[in-house]
Amino acid sequence: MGSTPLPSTRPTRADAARNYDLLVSAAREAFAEHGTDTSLEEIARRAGVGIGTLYRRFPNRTALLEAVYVDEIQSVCDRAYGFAERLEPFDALAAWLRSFVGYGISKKSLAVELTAALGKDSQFFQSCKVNVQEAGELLLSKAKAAGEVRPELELMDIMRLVGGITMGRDMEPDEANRLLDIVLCGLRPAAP
Amino acid sequence: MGSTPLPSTRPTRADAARNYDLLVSAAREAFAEHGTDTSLEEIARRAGVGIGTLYRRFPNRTALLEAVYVDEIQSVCDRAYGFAERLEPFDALAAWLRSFVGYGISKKSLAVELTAALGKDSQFFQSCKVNVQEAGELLLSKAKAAGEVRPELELMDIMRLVGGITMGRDMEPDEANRLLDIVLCGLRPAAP
DNA sequence: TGCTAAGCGGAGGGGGCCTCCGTATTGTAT
DNA sequence: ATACAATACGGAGGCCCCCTCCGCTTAGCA
Repeated sequence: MGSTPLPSTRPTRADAARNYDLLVSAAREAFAEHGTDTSLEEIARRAGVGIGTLYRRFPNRTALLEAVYVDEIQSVCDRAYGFAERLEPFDALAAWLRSFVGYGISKKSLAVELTAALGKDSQFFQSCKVNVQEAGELLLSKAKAAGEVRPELELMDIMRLVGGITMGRDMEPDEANRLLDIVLCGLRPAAP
Repeated sequence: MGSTPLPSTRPTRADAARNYDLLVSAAREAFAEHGTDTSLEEIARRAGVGIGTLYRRFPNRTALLEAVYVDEIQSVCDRAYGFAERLEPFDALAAWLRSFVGYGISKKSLAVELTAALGKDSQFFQSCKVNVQEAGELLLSKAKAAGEVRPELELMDIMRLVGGITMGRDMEPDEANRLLDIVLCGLRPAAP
């Protein structure tokens, strides 16, 4: 009905961009210190920004998590390719899963959100899943080709299982590694 | 200082006992319908009881969980002995773990609380842990003796891993069973 | 029937989630 | 330099939850 006022989308306002960064930084710190269930009001307070501003930018906690962790999740995926180059097939897969577990522990409850999200349909998590899948599938298929992983296993099952490891709270790193070792044994083909 | 008025502890009053039962029933239903994070006020409402009454009886959510699930947890433990009698060592262990997973799925988030509690120090959960440990250890040691499980594995690690399976939300039963199969393979000794 | 320990229930303080809208700021057009 | 939208800000307020505290009620003994 009304005339489309300006077809060209205006660039983000300077103050908006500044506050966005402040919020993501504050959230990153707060999540690291107190876990991902820090109250959003606390985060707004830390960022020196009104709660309204936070909610305008990030409609819910998940949106904020996405912004905070997008880089790190990407880096987890990227690591897969390094392992694929430098290590033998099974070792590469094992190393990647181990780094996945280690990451999950250090970031506390992120792994919970993440693993739960492997079956969700948020925009972001979808594309995240694609990345993880691509990286993991590379490692898995190599390991299968080398005859070191049973061919019928599905990547997503493995990921879910590994993700579950970090979900029990307060997992010690060596504890988690023991659990992962059991899983890794479970991947190998039965003796002929 | 004052005279101990009545050394004999009076029996619980009838209304108190009645309300206790009402609360546990209401909680059981509510937990089944909406998961264990149903608000306690909602539960009191369902029970037709004041919130104060709930809190006097159950100082926190965990206490209520305990009351609701004590029977069922016991029955999970008991099942172990049945399996031990009727099945071959490894199959008995597998069956028990499978029933554990199945139980966890049906009761939604109870498994989360439970598995987390395997490393906690609440009175109740301690004794629960003892029961689980006793039952599980029986099955595990038989399976080890039969040479079907690697001897260095610890029950608690296995339980934690299996518990993790149900933690990802919305796990389909057959999905969960696939994950459990991986774990079960991981228990077996490597080929000689 | 009377009395008191035991039990009841809900108001209220603290806090988190999220929305809404009056006010302030930015950047562009004149 | 100035005016004026478009954009963004921020916090009050509604709603819900957790949990505590204490004046009122009731069961059950004597």
